[in-house]
Amino acid sequence: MKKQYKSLYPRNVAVEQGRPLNYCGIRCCLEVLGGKWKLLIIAELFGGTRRYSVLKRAIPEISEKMLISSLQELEFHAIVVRKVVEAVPPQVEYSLSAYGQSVSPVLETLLGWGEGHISQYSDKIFN
Amino acid sequence: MKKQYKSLYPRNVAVEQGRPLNYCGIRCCLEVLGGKWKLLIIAELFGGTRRYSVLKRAIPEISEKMLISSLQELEFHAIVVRKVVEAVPPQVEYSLSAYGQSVSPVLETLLGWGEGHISQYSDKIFN
DNA sequence: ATACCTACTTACAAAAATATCAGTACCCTG
DNA sequence: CAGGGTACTGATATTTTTGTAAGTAGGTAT
Repeated sequence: MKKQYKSLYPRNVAVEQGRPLNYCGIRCCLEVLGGKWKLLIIAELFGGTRRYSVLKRAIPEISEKMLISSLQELEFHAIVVRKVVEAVPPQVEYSLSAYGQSVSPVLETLLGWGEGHISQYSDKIFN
Repeated sequence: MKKQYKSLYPRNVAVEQGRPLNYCGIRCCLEVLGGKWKLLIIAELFGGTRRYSVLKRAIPEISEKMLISSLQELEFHAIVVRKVVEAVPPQVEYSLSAYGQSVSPVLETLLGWGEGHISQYSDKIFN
C-alpha cells in the first residue's frame, strides 16, 4: 500500500487529550464506515470471502476506483483482510477480519432501522 | 417549507417493485441519517428539546446553513419536530418526534462501536 | 438612532466525494 | 497474434456536499 490513508477530520480543529475537539464515536463511524459504498461492501463480505471480481459483480453500480479505494481504507482500519493467491490469472481475496466481524451489530441495526423506515415512509423516499 | 427534499438515490437507476434496484436499509440510512451533521444533531436532541440558537451553540463548528438544512431534512423525514413559539424575539424549538426516538439504537450502536474503535486504533485515526 | 437579538434565506465559493476512462502487466485461449 | 480475463493505478472530470458571507424582519436594549 503506497497510498497513505488520509484522516477525515479537519486539520484546523483544536486537539484535546489526543483527539480532536468534539471527536466522538459517531464521527469515527462516519469516518471509518461512512461513504457511499463501505457498508455495502462489508455487508457483502459478511457473506464470506470474496474475490475482487466477485465483489465487483455483486455491487455492479460501483466503479473500480471506488471499490478498490474503499477496500484499501477498510484494510487500513483492520476491518478487511486482503490475501493474494498466487495463480494465473492473479487472484485477490478479500474477507472480514475477526475485528471486522465486530461491525455486525452496526450493520444489523442500520439495516433494521432502514428497512423499517422504508416500509413506513416509502412515499417520502421514492417520491 | 418551500424547499423540496431531494432523494439521494440516482434517478437513472432502474426501479423494481416500487424501489430502486439494490436500494436497501443501509442506503436508506445513509440517505436519511448520513452526512456530516445529522447524527450529531440527533444526539443533541436526545438530550431534550433545543432551541435553534441552543443547537448552534451546542455544535459550534456547524454552519447555520448546514444546521438549518439538516434540521429541515430530518423534519421532512418525520424524525424531528419544529415548533414555533410566538414570542419576541422569535423562538423555534426542535425536538425528536416519537418516531425520531426510534433512532436511539442506531445511535447507541454507532457510538459504541466508534468509541471502541477509537480506543483500539487511535494511532491510526489520529496519525 | 444605532446596534443587536432571533431564525432563518440566498447566492456564491470551496472542498470533498465519486465517476470516467485509459492504461499496466501478466498469462491464457482461440 | 488478436482478444480477453485479473487486479489494479492514475489523470481528469463531474457531481455532491459543505462553507462563507451577506441580507431579512420585527422588536428590544442603549
